[in-house]
Amino acid sequence: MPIDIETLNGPQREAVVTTEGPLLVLAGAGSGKTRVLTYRIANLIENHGVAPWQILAITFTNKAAAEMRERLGALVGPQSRGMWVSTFHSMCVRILRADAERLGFTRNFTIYDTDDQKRLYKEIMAELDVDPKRFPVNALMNRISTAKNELVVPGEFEKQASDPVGKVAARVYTRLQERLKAANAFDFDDLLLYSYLLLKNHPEVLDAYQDRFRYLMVDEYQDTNHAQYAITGLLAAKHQNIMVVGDDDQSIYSWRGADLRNILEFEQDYPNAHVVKLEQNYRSVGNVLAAANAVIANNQHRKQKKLFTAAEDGEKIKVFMASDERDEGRWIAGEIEKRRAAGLSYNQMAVFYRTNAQSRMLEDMLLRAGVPYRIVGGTRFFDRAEIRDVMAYLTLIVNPADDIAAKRVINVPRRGIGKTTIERIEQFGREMDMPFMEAAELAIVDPELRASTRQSVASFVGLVNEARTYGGELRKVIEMIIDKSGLISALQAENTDEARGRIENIQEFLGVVDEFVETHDDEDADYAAPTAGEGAEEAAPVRVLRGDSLADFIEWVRLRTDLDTVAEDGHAVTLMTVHSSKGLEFDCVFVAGMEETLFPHMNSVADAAGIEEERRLAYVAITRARKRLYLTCASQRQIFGQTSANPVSRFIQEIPSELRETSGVGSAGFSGTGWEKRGSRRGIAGSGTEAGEGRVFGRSSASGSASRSSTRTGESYSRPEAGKKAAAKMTFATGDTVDHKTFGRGKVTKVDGDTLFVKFAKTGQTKKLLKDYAPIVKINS
DNA sequence: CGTGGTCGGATTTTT
DNA sequence: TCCGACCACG
Repeated sequence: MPIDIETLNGPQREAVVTTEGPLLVLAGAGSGKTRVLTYRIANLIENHGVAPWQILAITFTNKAAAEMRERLGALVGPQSRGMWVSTFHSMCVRILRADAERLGFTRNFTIYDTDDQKRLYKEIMAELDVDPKRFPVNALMNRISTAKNELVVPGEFEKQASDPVGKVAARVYTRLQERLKAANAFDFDDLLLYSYLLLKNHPEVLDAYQDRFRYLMVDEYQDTNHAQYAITGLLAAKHQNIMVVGDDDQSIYSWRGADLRNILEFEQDYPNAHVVKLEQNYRSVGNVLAAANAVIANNQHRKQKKLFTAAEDGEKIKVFMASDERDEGRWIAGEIEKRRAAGLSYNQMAVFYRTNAQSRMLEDMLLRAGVPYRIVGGTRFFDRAEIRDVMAYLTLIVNPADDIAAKRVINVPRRGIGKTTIERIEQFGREMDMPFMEAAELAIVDPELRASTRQSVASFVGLVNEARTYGGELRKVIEMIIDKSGLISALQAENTDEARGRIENIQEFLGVVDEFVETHDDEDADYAAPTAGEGAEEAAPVRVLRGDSLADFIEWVRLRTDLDTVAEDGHAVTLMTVHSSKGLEFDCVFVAGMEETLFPHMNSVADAAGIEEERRLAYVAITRARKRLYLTCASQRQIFGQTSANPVSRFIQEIPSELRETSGVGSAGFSGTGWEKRGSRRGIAGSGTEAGEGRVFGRSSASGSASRSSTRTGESYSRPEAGKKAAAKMTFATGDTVDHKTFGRGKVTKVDGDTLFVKFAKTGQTKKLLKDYAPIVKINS
């Protein structure tokens, strides 16, 4: 299928035909950047004689890569196969596999994810006698991860570290890298760091890649961290044919090291860069786009741009003020059913939230209303304990040096190998400077250990060694390993529902194996890395991801997320965090929890940069909607078991009031919470509207929508709400019975203005409570 | 060595 | 509230 660039708009076309030299494409949300990207590649191949293998296209998610590959397949046919279209991380794995030896690793290296990493950190901290109370693991991990993303190696890090945490982190970092190397493992950050070092320190390797990849394309450039920036910089240095696509307004991962400067300063990095702005939005209706523009306009640090659309205005943005999170969920369920009744299918609707914790209630309410839904994110399939156990066995078989994997499963299922034995083996390992598995082999003849223990260790070691000799069909091999490990039989013996669930998960895992085998036939094996020293083109290809290799399977799983599995499967509403929603679009979008302290999140409001990122997050959420956008908030909600009341999110206020339509409890429910001052602070923007909106609608719309969704919820909805909500305005008298969220039932013994003295039945204690703040409900009986 | 209890902590998470 | 990490006991 020849490409027809006439179907593109002006700037899109300009980006496609600008094939030489550095090119920055600032692509607003929904402006057709993937189309530009794929067309540009097709143009290079079809009209400029560029060979597919000379093109490198980098994305951030596997899903985006797969999508692009698919679109390219449709555009240029089978020749798209030879092209590297991959994520940064999988590209780095390929690069490292090809030349691992140069860095002192072997090709069988494993990739440590955050969980493995954490275990390793804890071990190191114990080893170095670092107090986890004073220096929390997470703090050290963050610190070191940041360093790696900034390409700061341990030696340098040590020099820079001046504060106490930094000094400790320096020691841990140094040891961490030693341990990782000994385990023949890279963590996610290392994949980037070592790839950079490889390219930087081995000119002949860099040369080979530079010669091979004449054209580079990087998607989501606003999310690149310094390491990624440096890698692309090196790769593009020779030919300068680098195209980066991004949107500074959609940068939402700065907390993971993404550096907005990469995109903001591209023109300084490449002074002759060509810049194209894609500002026409093809996704959303006018009102949605106007709302998005209005919100993001409040950010100071951004490239000026304004999206426009040819689409009609569409519906106003619906704002619903719920009395609490239950009410919110119920209302959303009701609206979903309304849209459904109007002919929209469930999979065209999505509910977003800022934090995963919010999903519980939403799920609950959708469930009650009988709305089918699907959750994206949360606990990932591959993070389940039983799956990780299986993975650890597989990993250990491929990479015997992987101590973390070994220690994870040496006593899983229970073999009677306990802490003392493991420590003993570790001790050996340290003394003899050998991997844990080798030390375990020695322990088999250690007279210090009990005979039964030695027997257990022997069977474990035997099991792993034997598994190493298995060959044949991948699925059979893995089945065999799982069977011999005894994981399933141990679970069967438990005979609980939970264990049965775990067995099911393991079976599902075997389905994943099949999926891998099916999608990675030999044809995929030609995504090879060029080998330095030989002519890049005729170099012996390094095999990548073959369907029959255990090592390849492990790598594939490691670099995979559940997000990749977000298929359009089934008719279900999608629930996910705002972060996960990036890159997706739905006809109808709900954003729940639009309150201060939640969205924007309280941990981000301290500094301007934090707020700006939250705002970009809001912008991302809004721009996912094609036709309808719903923003909901609750006048009070349970957070960590505590009831709290917060004002409406500033991001709602930032949407011009004529674009929105409010219903729900409104100002009534949002007053008396100690936040009234918000009203005046809001000032110009829309303080007048708020009060009016609230009063007009009252509680009516909540009941209206809830009752139509299902009879089961219809019954229960109003009572608890009325009670809780009333608490803020209710008057109490001595002798009243109240129900407190944490203390339970109690009797009011005394009333002093707004202060209540309540004697609780459970504890027998009398507490002083402020009637407008305490999470209490009066029991009328 | 395994288990049950208590205590503390708790955004977001493309890989 | 809920989950997990850690410690004390059987």
